[in-house]
Amino acid sequence: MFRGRYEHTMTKTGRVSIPSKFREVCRKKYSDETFVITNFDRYLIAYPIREWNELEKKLSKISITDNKVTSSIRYLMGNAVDCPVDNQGRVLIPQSLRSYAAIETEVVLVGMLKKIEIWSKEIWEKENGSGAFETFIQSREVLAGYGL
Amino acid sequence: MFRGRYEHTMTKTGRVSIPSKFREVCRKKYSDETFVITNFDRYLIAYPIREWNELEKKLSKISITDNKVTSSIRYLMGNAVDCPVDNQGRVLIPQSLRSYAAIETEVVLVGMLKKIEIWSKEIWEKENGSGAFETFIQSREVLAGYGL
DNA sequence: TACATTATGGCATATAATGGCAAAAGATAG
DNA sequence: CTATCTTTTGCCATTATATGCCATAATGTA
Repeated sequence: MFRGRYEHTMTKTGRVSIPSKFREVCRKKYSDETFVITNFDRYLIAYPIREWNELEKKLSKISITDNKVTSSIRYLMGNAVDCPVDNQGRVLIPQSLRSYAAIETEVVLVGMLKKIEIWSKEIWEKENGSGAFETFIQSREVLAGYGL
Repeated sequence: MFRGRYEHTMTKTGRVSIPSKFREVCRKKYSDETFVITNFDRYLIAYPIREWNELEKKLSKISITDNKVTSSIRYLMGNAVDCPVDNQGRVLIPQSLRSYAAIETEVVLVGMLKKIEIWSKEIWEKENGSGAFETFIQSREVLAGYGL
């Protein structure tokens, strides 16, 4: 699973290096180095393509009669982009996703179990900077139930 | 499956470029680059012809005694047009479909699993613009059941 | 210290998107 | 039935973007 936090810089052309530990997970667990990246709250989420395909398989069975669900699928799918990893271990993050997550040059990559989060450093620091430890302490009881 | 969102512009003659990622799906999965396009809600839907054939097969099994269903099928089928992709990767969208979906020049193409949606940019922004994320969050419990 | 791997910048090339034009096909009016 | 107009189609040209590759700097490792 993905874990750890890395700070990388994006090139002018929008390419970001995937930390080698993450790529190692991809190779070993999924034997495929392609990600599907989509936007979330104020950051991006990158799934190994095989995890994403599982999700799609499930979604494709939902009837299209439910409008609310359809528009959620539209949101999810419409923002998802295939991002293969190149020979230097980088992905190109499309312009639309970059501007959505306000990513200019400095990027924070966070391993989150089955997925990776990609933040602009600025937003990361605002949301996870000083207060993060307090939040962690506060919700520790919840985690305790899971064996922590 | 089709995923991602692309904003393209239509030529004066009514041709729209199909995003190369979509064409790649067509080639790899269906080994055919023809779409069947028809009108749907306030936008158009485009199926790879092989998916469309599947759909027809299912529809043909529905009894014709139900008038309401028959007229829905008539609506869907009556407006369906074969749109082959040309050498530059474009399809010609017939005038009738263009005016139906209020498409003038700016077009939004959305990958939706087995089909593509084609929206006029204006309508897209009204219906899926700012509020989309909130709607998505609201129906997330539903999607959570699918492993998101 | 030497060597391997990782991150990243810079460039050249390939591909994508799309505008323009003209020939071909199809529709319409006289 | 033919002349004219409109729409469709093919093809070329241009621009922007994506991609591949090499070089170098930084980091980790034997």
